[in-house]
Amino acid sequence: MRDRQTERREATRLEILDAAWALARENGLSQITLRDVANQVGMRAPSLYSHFGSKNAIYDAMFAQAWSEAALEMRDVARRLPSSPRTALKKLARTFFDFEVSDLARHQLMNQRTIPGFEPSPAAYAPAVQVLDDLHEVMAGLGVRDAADIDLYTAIVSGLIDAQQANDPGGDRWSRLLDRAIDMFADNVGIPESVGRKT
Amino acid sequence: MRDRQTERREATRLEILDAAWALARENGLSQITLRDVANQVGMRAPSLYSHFGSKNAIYDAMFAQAWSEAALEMRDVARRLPSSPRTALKKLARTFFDFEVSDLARHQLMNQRTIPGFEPSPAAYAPAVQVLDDLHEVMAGLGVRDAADIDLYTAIVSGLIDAQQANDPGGDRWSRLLDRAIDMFADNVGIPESVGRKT
DNA sequence: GTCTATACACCGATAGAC
DNA sequence: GTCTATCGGTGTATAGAC
Repeated sequence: MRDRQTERREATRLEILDAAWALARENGLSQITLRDVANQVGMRAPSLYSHFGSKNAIYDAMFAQAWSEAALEMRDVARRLPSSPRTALKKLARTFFDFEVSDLARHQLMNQRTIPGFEPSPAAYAPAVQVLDDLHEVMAGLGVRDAADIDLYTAIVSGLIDAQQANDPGGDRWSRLLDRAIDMFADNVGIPESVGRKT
Repeated sequence: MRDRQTERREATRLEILDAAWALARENGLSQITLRDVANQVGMRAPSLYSHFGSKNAIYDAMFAQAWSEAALEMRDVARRLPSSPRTALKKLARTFFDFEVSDLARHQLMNQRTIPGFEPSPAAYAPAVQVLDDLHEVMAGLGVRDAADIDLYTAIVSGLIDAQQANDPGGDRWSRLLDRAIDMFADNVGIPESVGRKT
């Protein structure tokens, strides 16, 4: 039987998180204050402590949300990858790249330590590990099995993401280099070319 | 004639900055408080305002210091580069990589936006631009003249730096991949191999 | 010119009444 | 659960001592 009490509580939690996301996108991730969040959901600041143990606990839940979203999106793409390994590598990279670049606040929370005292809890970190585990599995299917190769792949992709966000937000100066970078990587690990010749 | 007044003032400024660096390395970049910094140099917090207009002005001066150091070190290396372009590329990348990885607090200040309200001033940003301008010049001498190529190069190197700092601080999991990544890049832009064959 | 004492507004967090 | 009241701590402005 449904537990209306629990449902209501969960709804309030989500309402608080939505308010926090909205404020993060508007004023910056670290500029969120408990008073602002509470005000946005019609509460006083101390009332938030009935739902989250601390401000960092709110960041923690947001962190888990963000990586869970990413896990869903990456799995969805992984299920319908193009047959060419090289094109598949590009599709994977492009999906993650666009996901990260489309939300600056979310990207900062997921990948940078921009909040002074915040360290994600093991529970919140789990979906991030999930994304990486999935990547290893998919990459193995594409012929990339060495862990060092995947370390290189992730460093390249996130290097381009960080450069794009930091130096040309809203533009495409590094976004344009992504396919070329993946070709470069594919050449290095010996993945055969898909169709035609590389430039 | 020497201006003892100005000399004393400059010495005090450097003393304050040294204290700030020490506290940043000890407790984290964003954890330094004006009261702690002041205490370390034998002052009260408000006295710092005789030397810096705000806390962010201290970060600003530290930012300029860090990138000036980097500019010096990179120029020093650039003056005595190995003759092989490929080896020279590796030497440049390795120098910057080691410089960044050797000081976490400095790396955060230079390359990440880990301080909430802080944005470097144009004056403090100048040495960072200098480093990039120098890189363009050196790279041109090595046969890399396309700006997009250099964008790719910097994204790869800083991607590896960030991964090393974030996921394996003190280790070498991504450090080991640097030479390989540069070879991969050199292959892509058509720089001939130095000696022997790539693996 | 430097430094101090004081004060202010804001923050995250806690205690206790209802 | 939510409130009011309040705490210790922060960056910072200002008045004034030396």
